[in-house]
Parts: sequence; structure tokens; C-alpha cells
Amino acid sequence: MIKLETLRTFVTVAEAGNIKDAAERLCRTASAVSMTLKQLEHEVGGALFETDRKSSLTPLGAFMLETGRLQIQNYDRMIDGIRAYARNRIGRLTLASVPSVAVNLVPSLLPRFVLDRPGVEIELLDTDSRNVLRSVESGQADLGIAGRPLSRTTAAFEPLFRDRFKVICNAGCDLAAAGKLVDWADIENQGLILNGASDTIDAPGYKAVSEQASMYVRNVTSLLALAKSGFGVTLLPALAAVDLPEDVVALDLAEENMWRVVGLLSRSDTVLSPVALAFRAFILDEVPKLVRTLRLEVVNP
Amino acid sequence: MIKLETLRTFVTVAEAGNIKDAAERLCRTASAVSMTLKQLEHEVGGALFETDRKSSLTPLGAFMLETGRLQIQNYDRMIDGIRAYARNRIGRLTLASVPSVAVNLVPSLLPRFVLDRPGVEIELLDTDSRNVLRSVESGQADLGIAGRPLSRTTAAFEPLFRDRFKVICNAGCDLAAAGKLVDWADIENQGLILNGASDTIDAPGYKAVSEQASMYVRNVTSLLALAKSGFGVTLLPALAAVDLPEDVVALDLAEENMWRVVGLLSRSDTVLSPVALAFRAFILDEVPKLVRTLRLEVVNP
DNA sequence: CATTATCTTCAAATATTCTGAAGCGCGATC
DNA sequence: GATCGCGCTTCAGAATATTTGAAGATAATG
Repeated sequence: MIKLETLRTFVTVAEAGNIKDAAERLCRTASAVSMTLKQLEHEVGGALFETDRKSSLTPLGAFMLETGRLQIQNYDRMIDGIRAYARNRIGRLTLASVPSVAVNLVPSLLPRFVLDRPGVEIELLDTDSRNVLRSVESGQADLGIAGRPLSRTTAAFEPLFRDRFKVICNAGCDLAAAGKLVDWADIENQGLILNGASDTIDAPGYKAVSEQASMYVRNVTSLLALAKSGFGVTLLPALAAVDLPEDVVALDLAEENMWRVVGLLSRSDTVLSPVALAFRAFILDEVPKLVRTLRLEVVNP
Repeated sequence: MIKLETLRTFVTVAEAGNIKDAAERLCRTASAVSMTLKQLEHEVGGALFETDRKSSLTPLGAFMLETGRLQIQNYDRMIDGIRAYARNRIGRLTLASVPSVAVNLVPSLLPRFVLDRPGVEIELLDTDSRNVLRSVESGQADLGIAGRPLSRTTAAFEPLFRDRFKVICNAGCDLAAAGKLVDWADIENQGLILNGASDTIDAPGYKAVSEQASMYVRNVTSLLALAKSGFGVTLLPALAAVDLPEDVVALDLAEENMWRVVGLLSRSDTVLSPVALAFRAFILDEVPKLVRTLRLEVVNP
């Protein structure tokens, strides 16, 4: 079996034009190189050099130099590739995220992560909490960013930050005019519109009100349009209520502990790819900082 | 440095799904395989398998399997290629030949040589003796087939066969009518046209006549057209006079020792490529046989 | 929970590769 | 045309690397 190292030795000698210099480059003695070459010639079944002063190649040697050099380059590139992959410099990452985070946080994080990783491709799926969880569980996404799942799952959840739920309503509605904290009775009066984000709330007061609700709107734009029309009010985390349309306002709740805890979802039964591991570390490190600087009503847990 | 053999071990294990079977395929013990794998993981800097039961790969392992498998295939193909080259199964051969041989002998030889050598490409240059010699000396052609060179050269000459010179003339000329052997005086009377093939003649009688000649025609077709027109006569080896046009005849010379010795030319200062070596052996073996069966006035030296 | 099958570890055995000294051969030099 | 010097090869022993076999560890199976 002809070894790659043997080939490497041959190419070095062929390029150096003599054994002495080649041996030096290879950090071997001339005798070691000579023996290697001899063995190689035996294994291919033909002379590689014309004389024993290794200056000119036989046609077989020339052929071997040409193809061998390519092969070595190829091999080294591949090893570099694997190492780069292991050092999370290459690879593919699929990230699922709820829209509020995908829109408000991810755009300021991703570029920094990708910047010095030219070989990394990232795909971003943006859906509601439930789908994020499902994507991660099924392996469709490597990582997810969503509210803390209520039900037991196979996915691990690592909290990143929390933000307070706000009441979203028409600017002209009674609650907005009153200028006070909103309680559950107020909401029940106005009519509650359920949405993907409010799924993760398990406060008892909310539970009661939500059972009266007759509407569930997944799409945030539609949701806001509904609220604007005065059809009812809805609850959204502060981060999702950053860019409200005109005539729509966000009010504070009377109840204190109305938080959405947002965190990182990852499968606990599979090993993450190097890129995913790196991204996880990056996120866990950067998000709290970012959240602090954003000066939203967003608080670390 | 990650070795190809290590990679091979990894791929085998990844494909087998466990160490035991892989070890069997590799003709090693499980422990040897286990250690190799451990070392590989250390060298790439990451786990390749999810658990120590080698059934499922980490993303890094999957990446390595994919690229490694390709690399190994590549490498093996290359080694096969080199071995095939050494066994003269592939390569390129440039053969220069004088037209008479290129037309009458080479076509029945080449196909047989190339038949079971799908990787061999052959280029055939057909020119006169002088150019054949020049091509071989310059390395433009690997081998040449031509008359024995008169001057000293760096090329080696190995005789293949000899054929007798004939006098080529118009069917209606005096010599043809006479039906006797032609002597130098007859030729001088008719007027001699020199050509590329007659260059190699050094019979004294010919020397004298040729100095009177005023015409040198390289192209055989033109030469025969001239002879046909009755402009003069010319001397051609029997092999070059196989397909004579109508109204052109080949007559025998009175002088006995008018042979052209045709042989194989090869550079003596360079090692021949494996294909060239094989072709040389083939030619030296086959041409005498062929020449015998052709029933021309062609005699082995 | 025991049983079996598979994997890892370790020290010794084996195989491979390397070194350094000595000899050989070719070309340069006198 | 003898001698010298440089570089290549050869060889035996030394240094490395790899493999083995036995024993202990760890996971799957019933």
C-alpha cells in the first residue's frame, strides 16, 4: 500500500532536484529519504528518476509528480476543511426564531457571528413558539429561540432574557384614555384576541380571560390591524410591540408577574454541530448584553 | 498529521456502524481500531461519534465521512492510475514514421496495440526520413520509424526489415518495354528524380547518377505524377511502391545491394515512457512477422 | 437485575521508520 | 588519468508507531 507520506517525500525530492535538500526540508536524513524512494519505486513497479542523482524524472516519475502533487493538495485542503469545520469555521446552521426576536435581535447578532466565518451558511426560520419547538424537536432546525415551552419536551431550554407583556389596543380606546394600569376585568370588557406569543402565559387571571376569547390570530400584522380597528385588545411581549402602527398603543398591565421568558432551544439527545455549538455560546454571551443596551422593557431573568 | 490510513479506518467504522465488524474488515483487532479512532478525534479536535457505541455520527463525523470517503476514492483512483501508467496501460505516445510504413504497416499494427489499452493515446506524424530523425532527436516524437540514418545521431536505430529499391517509371517508357533489369546508365538516360526515400542510398553507382539530377520531390503523389508524365524516373523502396497509379510501373534494378533498411529510432539519452517501451517491444516483435506475411519484396536483414 | 455484547485501556510484542556510519560512484579538479 | 569531494545507497541498530491480547468498563437485552 502506497502511503500519502511516501508520495509527499517523492514530490519534495522531485521538486528539490536532489535528495540532500529534500531531506532537509522534510527533516529527515538523506538515507531515510533514499529508502523511502526505493520502496516507492518498488511498489509502483518502475523507476521514477533517470539516474540516482535525483535531478531528472522518468516519464513515470513526471506523471507521478503531476498527479501526486494534485492529490496532496487535495488531501491537505480536505484536512483543513475538516479542522475548520471542527473549529466551527464552516458549516450550516438552521435557526428557528419567533418573529419578535428574529426581527429585533437576530439582525444585530448574526452579521457579527458570520463576519469572520466565510464558510458558514445560516438559515433563519421565523414562526411562532410552537413551530419553533417543533422544528427543533424534529431536527429541522439546529437551534431555536422562543418562549419557554409549557409542556415537557425533548428539547433543552436555556433562558436568555424576559420581557413584560403589554396590552395592545386602539389609541382611542377607553383603557388608553384612562391612563392607568390595565387589569383582567378591563381586558375582558374590551374582548381579548389570542395570539402565538400569549400561548406561553400561564398566569391564573389570564387563563380565565383567555377562555372567553373567541379569536386566535397568528400573524402579528393581522393582529395589530385588528387591534387598531377597535375589535378588541391583545397581549404582546414588549419586544414584539416595538414598532407599533399609528393609533395603536401598548399599555402596562396591573398584574406584576406577566413575563415572557425567551430562551434558546436545542435538542438534548443529539450532539450539536460545531457551528451550532459556537452559535449557542455566542448567543448566550451576547444576547444579555444586547438586551441591556436596547433599553427596552426587557430584563434579564 | 492525520494519515490516510486513519481516515480509512474511520470510514470503515462509520460504514459498519460498530467497531467489531469494522475491525474484522480491516483485519485488525477492535482495540487497534478503537485507539486509532481515539487518536483521530484528538487530532481533529472534536468527537466523531455520538456515543462510544459507534452507531451514530456527530455532525463533524458526518462531514468527515462524506469528505473522507471522496478523498479515499480519489486517492485510490490515483494510485491505480499510476500503476496503470507504469504497466503502460495509459499514457501518450507520439510516433513519427515515413509515409510508406505509416500507410502500409502501421494501420495493421496500431489497432492491436491499442485494443486492450483504453487509456493510451497515440499520435502519428508522417514525414520523410530526415524529419522523423529530427522529431525523435528533439523529443517531439517518442519513437520513429525510418530508414537507417546515414549521419551520426544521438538516436538509437534498431533495424526492423529491409526492402529493395525499385525503379519507378511511366508504363510506356523504353525501360518498361525492354523487360530487362535496369542499370545506372538507363536511369541517367531517362533522367532521375530525387526523393526523400532515396536520400538514404549510398551505393556508389547511385551517387554518380544522383549528382546529375536536377529535381528533388518530397511529396510521393507529386513524384508519381511526374513519373507518370514521363518527365523522368525515380527510385522508391518496394513498400512505397505498393499502390502505384495506372500507367506507372516498378522495375527491378540490375544492381543487387539496393536496399533500404527501415528501423526504429529512439532517443538514447532519455528513458522511454512505459507506453513507448511497450510499443517498442511490440513493434520489434510484430513487424518482422507482418513483413513476412505481406509477401512484398521485403526481406528481414 | 443478570447476562451478553461491545468498547476501552494497558503493557508487551511486533512492525515500521529513522539514524549514523561506512562504502560506492560520478563528476570535478589538479 | 589519478585524486578528491559531494551526494546517494546500504546496513545494522535505535527510536517510533502500531497491533495484539487480556482485563476491566459500559451499554443493550431480556
